[in-house]
Amino acid sequence: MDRDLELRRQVCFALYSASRAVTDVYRPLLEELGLTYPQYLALLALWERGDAVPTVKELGEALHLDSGTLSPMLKRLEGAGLVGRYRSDRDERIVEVRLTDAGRALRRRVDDIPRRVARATGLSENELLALRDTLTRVTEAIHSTGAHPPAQKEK
Amino acid sequence: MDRDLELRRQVCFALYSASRAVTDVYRPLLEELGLTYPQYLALLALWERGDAVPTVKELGEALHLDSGTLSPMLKRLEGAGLVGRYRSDRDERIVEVRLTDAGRALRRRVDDIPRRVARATGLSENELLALRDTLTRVTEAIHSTGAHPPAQKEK
DNA sequence: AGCAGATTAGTTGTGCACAACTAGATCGTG
DNA sequence: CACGATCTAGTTGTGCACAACTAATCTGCT
Repeated sequence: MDRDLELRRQVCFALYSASRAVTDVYRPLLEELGLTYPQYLALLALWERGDAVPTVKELGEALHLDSGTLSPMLKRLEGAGLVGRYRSDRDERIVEVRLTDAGRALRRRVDDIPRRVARATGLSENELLALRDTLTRVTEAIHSTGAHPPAQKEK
Repeated sequence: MDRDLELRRQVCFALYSASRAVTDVYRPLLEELGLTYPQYLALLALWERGDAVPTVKELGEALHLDSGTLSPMLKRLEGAGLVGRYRSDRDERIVEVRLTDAGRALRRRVDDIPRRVARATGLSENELLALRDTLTRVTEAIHSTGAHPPAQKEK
């Protein structure tokens, strides 16, 4: 009785499994570049900003991550020579994250990765877009219902 | 140029974000029961087996996790009094994982959790089912293409 | 000016995930 | 039977995520 709790019926388990499976596809591709998957996402956020220089906080908002996760990760990217971190002159609480030349150059080497991962999912282009949009709606629905995100807490 | 790398266009980032957002919905609900989200998934796998007693390996296959993750997690569940672990008599390599009475009893307290999480996603029943099936296909496509899973490696 | 409260980044501690490895048990084949 | 290969669970080390906290800075208000 109560078949509602079967593992294979759970959307949450499908989501958890698929997320890890997709990361498994990225892992060997990124390993050649010395990157982990979250580091790759952070670089995507930096690359798409062009010359704009985000703060740790802005990066956290883009990635839905807090400083407890980002600070050590950015230190590792700094250690790898891909980014630099600089205290702002205007406001010394703020740290700006800048790509180094090596960090910018790395972008060329990831060009075909999204395509290769998309192929591995077995989904068509349209299915991928529909999936992405559904997932984005879910994330936004949860974040908007006063959930928790790395933003406001209770006052 | 090369807008293909924009963060918000990536299916992988949508998946990563949605997975963490859904976990955020579970967290406060499970915290009342003293469970983490992966522990909850492990209990789902145990509950649905009824009287059958899975081994660590079988549990790992159900959850797509290896012993490096499961062994410490099962120890914590054992510490919480929810499961017991027993070396098999027939084959001393094997460890069987059995629910305790407390572990079985906990099932009643999670009954309404899936429904509450489903509501938070903002998706209709049909959308949820379609999403689950798409994600399951993705996971299976990746695992079947000789990926990596906690199963065979290269020979 | 002065100070309470807010803001930003960082630190600490816990718990996954995963790779690489170890220890011990079992199996298969000669 | 011997023994190398295989199998199972566990251990170690790295890197996220996240809660809870700290330190330093800034802001608004009086």
